[in-house]
Amino acid sequence: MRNKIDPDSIGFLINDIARITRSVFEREIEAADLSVTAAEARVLAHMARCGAIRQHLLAESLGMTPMSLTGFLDKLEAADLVRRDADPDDRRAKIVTMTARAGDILAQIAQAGERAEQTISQGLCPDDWQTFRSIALQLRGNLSGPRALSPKTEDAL
Amino acid sequence: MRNKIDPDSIGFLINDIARITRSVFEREIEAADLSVTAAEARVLAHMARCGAIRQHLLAESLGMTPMSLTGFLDKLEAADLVRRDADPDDRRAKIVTMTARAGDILAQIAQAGERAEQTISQGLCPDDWQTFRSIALQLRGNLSGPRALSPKTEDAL
DNA sequence: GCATGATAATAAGGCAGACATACTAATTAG
DNA sequence: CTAATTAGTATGTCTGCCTTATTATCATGC
Repeated sequence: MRNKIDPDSIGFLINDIARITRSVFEREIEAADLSVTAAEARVLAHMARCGAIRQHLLAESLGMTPMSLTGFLDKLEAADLVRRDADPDDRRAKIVTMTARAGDILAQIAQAGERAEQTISQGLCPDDWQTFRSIALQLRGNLSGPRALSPKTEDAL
Repeated sequence: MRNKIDPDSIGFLINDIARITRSVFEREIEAADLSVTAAEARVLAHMARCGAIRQHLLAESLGMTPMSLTGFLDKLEAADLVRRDADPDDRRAKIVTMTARAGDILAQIAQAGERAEQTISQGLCPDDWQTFRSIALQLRGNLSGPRALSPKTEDAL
């Protein structure tokens, strides 16, 4: 048969791995009985790195639209993990910071993450695992840096 | 110490890459004006590999529930890319096959996939890219084999 | 034969993640 | 002072995937 498309092509591959990885993560996070989802945890992780920051900048750093971030922040704020304060320099803007409670959760998330990582990497030799990580890091750098989302096809709309 | 979690940990990393990759793919598929989504394309890809097959086996091969597959097949069938025939050996079961039209689409998907892959891999040296692919392949093999996520399903492909 | 339980597909409904559009309010440019 | 731009958000849609029934159908045990 003419097998013109390959389920092992990189797109499917990455997607499959991401799907499985995420479910492993979510299982760990759920097991740890944290009140956040993996995506919310990701927001927290970036906030930990960026410190106090305006929402639209955080959204950019996360690679999502401001509106998507709004939803996550709503939940995080409701869980008292995040605070939105008015920016004194711009009354339109808000500055988000983590609360004290977030530190705790963050640590637990990190632990859950480590467990998940162990699950995922088992069966791969450590060298390969490290190689994979470092190339993945490089890859993401390429992709998220120069707005690789619109390569040559310009916005036709 | 506040920075207890690392946005560069493998979970976030894979997720980020998958998100970006998917959007590159979807852009290509949309640009090619194909009437399928990436997930539907994935179903087609597996069908191309498996040939005529019962739905629940296909679902298993895809790592999704039969119900999830039903939705995709509904759309693919509506687009006349897939046919559901009664299994003569079991009147409960249906056997899905691709239609002639699917071959066409499949080829176009493959092309879109290649373009996407080029976009994604540019900026990475070919050696690294190959390494990344092969480790990813191995990784997925590990993950989908012993099924670290679903309770008991031990499927083989 | 017929009750019983398993199995194949589906209906119905839910949930999370992501997006676009349109709106309000505030800022900045002219 | 007006006009354009920007920050955040309400609303609604879409995709992907799940869970829990429901309806046939099969496959047994008796």
